[in-house]
Amino acid sequence: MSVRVRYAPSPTGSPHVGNVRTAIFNWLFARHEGGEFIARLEDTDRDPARYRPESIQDIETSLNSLGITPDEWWVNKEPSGYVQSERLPFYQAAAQELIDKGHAYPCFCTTERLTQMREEQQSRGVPSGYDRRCRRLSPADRERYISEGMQYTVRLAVPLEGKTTYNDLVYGEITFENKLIDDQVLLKSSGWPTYHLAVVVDDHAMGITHVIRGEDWLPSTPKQILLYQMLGYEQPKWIHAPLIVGTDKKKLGKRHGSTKFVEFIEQGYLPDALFNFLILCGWSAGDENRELFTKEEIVERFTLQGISKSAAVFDYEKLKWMNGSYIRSYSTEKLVALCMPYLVKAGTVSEPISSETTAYLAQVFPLVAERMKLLTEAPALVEFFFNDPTEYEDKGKRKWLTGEEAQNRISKAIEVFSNADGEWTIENAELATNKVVELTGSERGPIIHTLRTSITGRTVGPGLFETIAVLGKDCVVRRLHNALAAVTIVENAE
RNA sequence: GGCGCCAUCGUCCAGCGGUCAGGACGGGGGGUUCUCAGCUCUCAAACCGGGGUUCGAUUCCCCGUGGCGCUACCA
Repeated sequence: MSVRVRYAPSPTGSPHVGNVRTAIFNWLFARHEGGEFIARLEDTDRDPARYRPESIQDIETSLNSLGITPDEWWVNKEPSGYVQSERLPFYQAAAQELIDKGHAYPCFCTTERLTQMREEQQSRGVPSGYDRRCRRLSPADRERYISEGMQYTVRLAVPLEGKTTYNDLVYGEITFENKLIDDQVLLKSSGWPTYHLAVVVDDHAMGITHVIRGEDWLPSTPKQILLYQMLGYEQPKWIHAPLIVGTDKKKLGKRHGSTKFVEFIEQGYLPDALFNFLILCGWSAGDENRELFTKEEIVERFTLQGISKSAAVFDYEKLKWMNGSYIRSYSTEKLVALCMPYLVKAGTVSEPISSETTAYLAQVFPLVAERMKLLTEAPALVEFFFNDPTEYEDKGKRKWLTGEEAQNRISKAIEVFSNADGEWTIENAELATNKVVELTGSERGPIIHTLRTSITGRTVGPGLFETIAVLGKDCVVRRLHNALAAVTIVENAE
């Protein structure tokens, strides 16, 4: 049978990277096995404090931008098959079936009683869980309560004896004592299902063969296995993947900084880099000792055996390095296109983008690409290629734009560059600079630094000759004049 | 508290009874050079503790310790 896996996000917020990593694992497994990747919206929690319908957009964006668009989901199919809120009758039917078979029972306990019971159990230090009072109700009482219109939930009648064992394809054989499993609520008093019921009904309905999810779901797996057995469904294979945690080793959350996938995109991270980085959190290609992979290479190598068991600390530094690595691997054309929104937003260029600007950008970007780690850094990096410096970096001004020596260097440079004939190339820029070195009798280093500060306003940046070549003669001469005017003469240099 | 899972450099991973315990990020140092970055070379850095099993344990088993997860009419 062909592999069918799913990603089942809940619209309670924008997906965070741990969640997305699991989606990627599912996608990868489907692709590697030639199966289908499905997404299903688990929107059975209607508590206004948690329900965030607007996060559905982020779910779709995250999946699409990573290039792991599901083969089947509410976007390209009828929502009724892929959105749980449209499938209520199925869960209710399953709950009724369980009641009929004696595997579930109505529970009339109030929230107040439940809360009180839990608090008491905790204060006494005994295991918490439902005391199964309603499970012992006589059929007559049940009938009466229901006919009186009392609100009730439906609970799973967990076997009081025996064990539930399953073989996790990552964690191995895991056993739970049935008597320690809580009589889980399956149907809320509102008639909506809880996760446990809905996930089982739908995974079965959709023919899911492998459940790949975060390790935080591992302890609830026996409840679902029980449901599969009671409903007479064939169980899927279970695969739990290690959590992604913060530096404090705790499950990734708001306090760890950016954790939402879309936030990383906004900050200038590339989907390709994120994809590559994320699969390395909890998976490895084995003894290949490599970490930069194309998506195709990963699909080829992805196996469940490569999934590790221990939680992975999310290393922002390494992600940043990897992002820079991807940026450097991109063609100039691609990189310019990727950076364009940021340049427009910063006002570096304005729309519509002229073909001159595009051509200019194509010359500029090779010079700054290797210094870029985030796309958001582009505007600052290319700033001086578009605008004459209005001020000079403090350190540069003090060191290179101060005193008669500086004045002399810049004057000579103006002379040399404005009289330059022949082609305006990198080679000729260097030759011209050498000429200034000769004329001033200074050393080459200081001349270069003086010129860089004069022309770019900064002490760090791309190679000077390349910069001069791209900027063009008029621009360079103009900036040199400006710099000359900005040189400060001090009587007693400190 | 109960139940479950996990445990190799600071971090991510490799290792699947015998290795100088390997790679990457980060850190240190060198080279390239006009700065920064990049590239490149190089150094430091780890098998949680205790018992077993075995000729031999980082590796297999048990216990301890530690960390994490779950313990809702949330997923």
